[in-house]
Amino acid sequence: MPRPPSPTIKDVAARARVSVATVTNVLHGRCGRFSGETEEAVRRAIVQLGYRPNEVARTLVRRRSDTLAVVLDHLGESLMQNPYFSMLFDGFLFAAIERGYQVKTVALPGRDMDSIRRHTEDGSVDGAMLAAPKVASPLLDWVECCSLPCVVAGMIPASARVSCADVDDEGAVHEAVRWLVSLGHRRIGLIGGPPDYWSARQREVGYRRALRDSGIDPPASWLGRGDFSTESGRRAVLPLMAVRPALTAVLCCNDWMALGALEALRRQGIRVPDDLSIVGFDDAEAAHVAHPPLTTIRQPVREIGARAADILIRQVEQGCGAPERVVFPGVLVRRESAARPGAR
Amino acid sequence: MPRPPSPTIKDVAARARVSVATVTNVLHGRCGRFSGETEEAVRRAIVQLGYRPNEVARTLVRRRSDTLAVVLDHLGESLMQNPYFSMLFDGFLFAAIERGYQVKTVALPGRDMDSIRRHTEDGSVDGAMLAAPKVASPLLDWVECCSLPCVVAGMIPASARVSCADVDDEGAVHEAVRWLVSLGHRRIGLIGGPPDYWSARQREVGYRRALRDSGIDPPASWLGRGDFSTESGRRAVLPLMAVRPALTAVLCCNDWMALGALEALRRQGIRVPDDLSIVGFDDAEAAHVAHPPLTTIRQPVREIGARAADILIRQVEQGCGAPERVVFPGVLVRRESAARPGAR
DNA sequence: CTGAAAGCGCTTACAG
DNA sequence: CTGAAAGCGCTTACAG
Repeated sequence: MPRPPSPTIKDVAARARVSVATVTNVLHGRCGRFSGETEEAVRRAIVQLGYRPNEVARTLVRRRSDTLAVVLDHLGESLMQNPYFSMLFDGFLFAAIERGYQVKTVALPGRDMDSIRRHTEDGSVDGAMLAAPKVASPLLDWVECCSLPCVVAGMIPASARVSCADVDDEGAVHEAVRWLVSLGHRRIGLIGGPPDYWSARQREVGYRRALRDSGIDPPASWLGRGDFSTESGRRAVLPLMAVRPALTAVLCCNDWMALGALEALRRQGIRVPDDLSIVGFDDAEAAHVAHPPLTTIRQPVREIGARAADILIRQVEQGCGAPERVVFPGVLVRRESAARPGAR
Repeated sequence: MPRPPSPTIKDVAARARVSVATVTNVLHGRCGRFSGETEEAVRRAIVQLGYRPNEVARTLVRRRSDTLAVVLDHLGESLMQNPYFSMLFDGFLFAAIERGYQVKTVALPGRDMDSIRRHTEDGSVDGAMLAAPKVASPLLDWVECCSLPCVVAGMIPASARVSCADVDDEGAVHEAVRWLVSLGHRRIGLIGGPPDYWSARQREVGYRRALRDSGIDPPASWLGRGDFSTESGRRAVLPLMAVRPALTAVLCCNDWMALGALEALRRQGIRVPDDLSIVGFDDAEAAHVAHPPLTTIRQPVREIGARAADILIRQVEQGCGAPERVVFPGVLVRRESAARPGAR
């Protein structure tokens, strides 16, 4: 059911008694290509008709849509519901709009690669950002052979030819664990995330490396695993509490699991940080209203999204060129949930 | 910098030795408009060339983009950073994609209405959802005169001609306050939200109506105000604690402010719910890991977004027709932060 | 069953 | 300074 016809450039030209070429010229302010009178007449016609250029037609001929795609591979598990994705999106959106680009969101229902390609490599977008794809996502192969400029945000692809922006998950966790060790902790557990997430994997790598650097070899019983949800943190911390001799600290691979753990510990009468130190990851809004306020690792998610937009726009505007890979450091935010073992 | 040319329908036609009309026909499976052999040849050419239809050209001629716009009027105050918006977006996105629509996000940098119109009424989208506009947003006038099907989500516009989907803010708060009264509370305070938000306004209206229905006339000292942030909740609760005789309950217009209030109260040694009951609004993820777990009003944000998409798509596909206005009820979720006054 | 032609609403050389 | 014409990549009657 097509919409009612709106005035076109032809209507404007007719009304102003000029050619359509002249209308485009004044529309785009090509200096010296029309007289003052002509311009006046055209502008009047535009206002009278309420003319608005059809961007679809412009896109067709310019071969540029001034639109960027955000590609998600998580549809069906509530992408935006995860604050991480919405922050990433927010940063990207903000930066893109500021530079005159529109943003289209593309997600694959199921895992239909072809539908992704149909909605990106179809002339409708100038470039695409892959938002935190899982480690085995088919989208990672796609970005390499894609006919569009692409950037990956929220993970660091193996291929150095792919541009990306992310936080240094491994380094940040390494630093946090080393800090715990410096406080006197030796028996440090981990609640890991889903292994198909890049970030979960890297954080675990950082944890292991830090312990190794401290001459500690964590047995399997020190390692729990959750799915990044509060509930999973609640569940995963229970077996860790049974470890003997007792753990003195647990690093959780995101704040929601840490919050769940905090709640489970409270119920069991285990005091944080007196009996057990807890560290999270993300510095979510909820982390600093937690009880006790959560020590965590902050990552600049909005900046990562914004930077991804910058990288992408540069590629679009300057032709692809060399890939750009940006890795932000994480920042340890010390609050009250972690302290020296047996502090009080 | 235009992209390298990709094969067009002409290339396919040439390779398959048929006309472009025939190519479209097989592409869209118009039955009986080509022989089996022809189809075979065309499909082979498509695969060999890696042909992918240009959606921009299709949009131009069909006058349908199969794309919906989400219009935000909050850019610059981190729209997506607010979980409410990301949930709304998520619900909308999910429903739209499921029905074969793409989603483009449009936000006004500054408050430039003209840029909004340039990016919606330009042939690039078939309809638009306004995401929780503020009460005095110029976008509300726009939806009424807009040449596109529109729907408003997260607020209920005054004009009955505008389709919308929202929660019954007023009714939900009314019910919650009446429930507090039924528990024995009489001195009930409020931490309101920013008055330019529809939801904040309506919740306050519900609060006042409920007290009036209970024969209570709240003095100004019972009313605090915040900006929906944790920090503002922390601040706004302090003066309320000084009210004498003391308040026995405070309803906060969202969960973040309630969480901030909880923290401030804990610091002052005021026990919740023993000394003071606290009720929030939204049922954010953080509400049930709060200490104590927060009694709050749940609103179906994703459903509101999804329903908005349904309404919009119906309008797009069936021609505008009668406006549709959907109001979901809020649900009181009773946890531990609210109880009878002086309960324990 | 198949194709030639017109047209969607713009922009871009090119000629005057 | 201005306009006629070709073209972007499709779809849609229409004729055969």
